[in-house]
Amino acid sequence: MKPLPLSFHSGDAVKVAKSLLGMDLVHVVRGRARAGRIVETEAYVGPHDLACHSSKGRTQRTEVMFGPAGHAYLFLVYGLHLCVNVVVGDGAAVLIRAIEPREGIPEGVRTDGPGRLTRALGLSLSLNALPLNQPPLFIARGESVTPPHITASPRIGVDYAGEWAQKPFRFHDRRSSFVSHAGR
DNA sequence: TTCTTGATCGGT
DNA sequence: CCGATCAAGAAT
Repeated sequence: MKPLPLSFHSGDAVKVAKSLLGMDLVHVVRGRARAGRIVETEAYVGPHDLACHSSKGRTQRTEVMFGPAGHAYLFLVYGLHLCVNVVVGDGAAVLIRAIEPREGIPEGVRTDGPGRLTRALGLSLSLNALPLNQPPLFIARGESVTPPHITASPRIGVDYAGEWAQKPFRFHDRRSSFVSHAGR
C-alpha cells in the first residue's frame, strides 16, 4: 500500500475528483490501517465557485486550500460531522463523500456519506493540513483492477450557491453500492 | 464579545 | 420533516 505522490492531486479539480475514484483512502491508527476505496467525490473548483469555502476569501480555515496540492482539508459541519477534502491547489479541493470498506473497518459500520466515512476511519480535526503522501493519512492506488464507471451529477447540500449548485461536479462509481443515499 | 450559519445524519 | 451541536466567520 504505497502512497501516491502529492503531484497526483494537482491540476484541475474536476479531473482530480474523477481520478480519485477507485483509489484507497488510508488512516493508520496505532499501527493499524483503516482503509476504504473511494467511490464518490465532489469537485470544489476554486474561489470563483460559490459553493467552495475558498470563495469567502483567504481565512484561517481556508488557508490550507490555497496551499500545495495533496494536503488534507478537514472541517466540521453542523457542529457534528467532519468532512475530508484533498487540496488541489489555488483554492480548489475535492470532497470525499463515500468509500467502500477495505480494511480495519468493522462489519456494519456505514461509510456512505462524508460524515460517516470520517467517523468510520476515526479521523479528527487535528489531521487538517497534513500531506496525504505518508501516514497517518494517505491516498494509495487501489488494488482493484476494474476501473470505476463514472457518473456525474450536481453536488449535494449546496443549494445556496446559485447556478454553481447545478453544475455536475459530483462523481460516483455507479458499480458501487456504497454511494451516499442522497442522489444515488 | 456575541450572533449566525452550515459541503450532515438519524430519528419521527 | 426536524433538531442536534460547535467552530469559524461576520457583525458589533
